[in-house]
Amino acid sequence: MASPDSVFKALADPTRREILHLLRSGPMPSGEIAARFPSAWATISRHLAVLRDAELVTTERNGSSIVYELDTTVFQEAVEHLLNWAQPRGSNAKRRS
Amino acid sequence: MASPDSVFKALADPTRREILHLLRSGPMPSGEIAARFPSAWATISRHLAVLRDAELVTTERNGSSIVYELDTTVFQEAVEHLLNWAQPRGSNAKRRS
DNA sequence: AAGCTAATTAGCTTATTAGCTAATAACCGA
DNA sequence: TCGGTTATTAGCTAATAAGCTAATTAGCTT
Repeated sequence: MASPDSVFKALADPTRREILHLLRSGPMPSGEIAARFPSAWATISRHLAVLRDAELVTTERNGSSIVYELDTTVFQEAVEHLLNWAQPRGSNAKRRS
Repeated sequence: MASPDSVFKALADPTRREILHLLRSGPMPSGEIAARFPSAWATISRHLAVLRDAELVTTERNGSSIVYELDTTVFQEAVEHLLNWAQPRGSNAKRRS
């Protein structure tokens, strides 16, 4: 599993958060993602590598293109863990109904 | 309200996450927090300023010391928002019972 | 294999940030 | 108000990371 550090670091950059946001609509090849951003393709490619390293996205080769997909499993696990982790000890913070 | 960017940036540093973790046990003055870490007091003080800027902690002066307290309200709001935000569109991801 | 497209990696520059020490500010007690 | 304690801010250095262009890798087509 990816380290918490890599996940938080990955989320710290606004461009990477936008990429994740974009991928909500479904899997998308690298080039198509890059086309939606003002930055150079190489720059986006590196952002994608960071997201992949943090296991926030998965990749799959499809012919000549490489398709990126949002991995919400890891993402949600991280968030759940985070929620629990931040709970002040002995506090009875209200629980979601 | 603090920008999402400032919150994620604040969480990206492991020392700052440790500080938040430490504050789960209750409010604590700056000096006492600094004493628990190998870094210089000034360094911790700056980390605290970042956390304060992101509104992840609140401060209150108590005589000669300044007491830091975890602000879980903002924290949880951010996480809730994040959870919702990451949901793939049209997916019906399982809901917590 | 040659040529084309898709994508990543390498190498560089610039900006940000964590760390330090020293200086400054705020408060308290004698 | 002087000295001591508590904390932050200033100024610097070193490391990290984002951005670019150019080079490289991988796959497809003819």
